[in-house]
Amino acid sequence: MTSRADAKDATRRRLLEAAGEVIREQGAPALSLREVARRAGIVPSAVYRHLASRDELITQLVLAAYTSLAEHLETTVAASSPSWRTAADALREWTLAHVHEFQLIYGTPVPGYRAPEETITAAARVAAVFLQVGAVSGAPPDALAEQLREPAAQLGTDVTTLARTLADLSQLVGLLTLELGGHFVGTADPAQGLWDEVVARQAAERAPSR
Amino acid sequence: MTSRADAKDATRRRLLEAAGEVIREQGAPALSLREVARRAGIVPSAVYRHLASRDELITQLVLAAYTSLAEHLETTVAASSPSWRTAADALREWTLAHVHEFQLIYGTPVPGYRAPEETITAAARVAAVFLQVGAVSGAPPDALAEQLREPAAQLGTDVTTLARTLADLSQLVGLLTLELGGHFVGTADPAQGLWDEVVARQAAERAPSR
DNA sequence: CATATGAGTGAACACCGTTCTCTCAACGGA
DNA sequence: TCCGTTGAGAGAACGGTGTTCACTCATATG
Repeated sequence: MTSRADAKDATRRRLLEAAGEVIREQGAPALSLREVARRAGIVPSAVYRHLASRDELITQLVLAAYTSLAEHLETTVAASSPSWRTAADALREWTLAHVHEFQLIYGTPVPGYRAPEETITAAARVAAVFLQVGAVSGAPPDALAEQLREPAAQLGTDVTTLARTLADLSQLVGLLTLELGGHFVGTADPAQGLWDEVVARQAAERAPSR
Repeated sequence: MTSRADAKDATRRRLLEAAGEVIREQGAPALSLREVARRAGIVPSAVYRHLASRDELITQLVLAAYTSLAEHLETTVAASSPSWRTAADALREWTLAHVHEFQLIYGTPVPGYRAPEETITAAARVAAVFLQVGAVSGAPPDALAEQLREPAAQLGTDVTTLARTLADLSQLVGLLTLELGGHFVGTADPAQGLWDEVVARQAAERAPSR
């Protein structure tokens, strides 16, 4: 028995799938609500029966991108050794295969768009993978340690590992951002070699967990 | 004697200034050619007497942003000690004061926009500052060294310094990108403490040039 | 069976980038 | 000095966008 509610859910799903296609093909800024409606076989105004606005559509896609990345990291790490190198390379692999989704997450926020609460928890799932594969010793400066004490406890790690993980993850995201943005053209493009060198240095500072 | 050519140049300058204002206030994605025309006291179609398209307008703004950043770095480094820390902190200072311009350079490329040749040379000027303040010793892996040999020679530096500078700069850009994107909310936001720790570590690996 | 609900429609609004034709003031040459 | 050329700007129009609103009408429910 297909109820009306089921039909509505199906349409909503079709909308999100169509939007996902557009993003994958052309990137987020080119995403048009009317184009999505067209692909879903619906008139533009009908989209508003399922989504409050274009912003909510984008929010859903951001969440989907986070989930996709987190799952890729989790399964890759689970399938091989839980090392920093494995996680880092999985990040690069996913990014190169999902350029537009990477930029949707880590690139410039869309015009009027402001990330809602939900996306923060989704982002935490990505960070969690890296936190688990790379404990590090030593101690950050007092001010930073103070700031990170509570977050570290909440994430089940220590301030040193948290600080280093955030720092190293920033470097990985920065490398990918600059590579995708064409900033290495003329120097380290393609950036695989630079990536490998950076990841090797990051891994060397961690306990060999394999 | 104000010739017609002078008047044209003045109008073009007014257009670019208006566009700069919009970017500063609302960011690049919100930049509308019609709004720029309005602020310049001109009808939209007249803009095309001065610019080929919205893309060229954006290209001009990208170049202006690179120039602004490069000049800030150069004057700051020249005014105080030419150390890595000075350059890095100048980068952060400029970024926090010019958020939208930073994202224009390092964020997601605008929809159909593709960076032309000119921007690459403008970007090199920024990198040059960092290359000059932080020589580093050691040697990168063979493959990377091979790839960077020619670019390094062209930039008047060695492969080791180039590799490390690109890697460290990526980390700085990554930190700023994540901070501006709200990715540190709940952990290291505001990110000044994390920034200081990262820069200190980067500086420690360089020859004390002060 | 009557009624209320709500997914989908189509027209409209104000915005966008871009193209076209037109005007008309300023310029250079005769 | 006149006169033809040039080119900056105007204005209308095209097809695109996000969003709102009154409407239909099949479905689910009392």
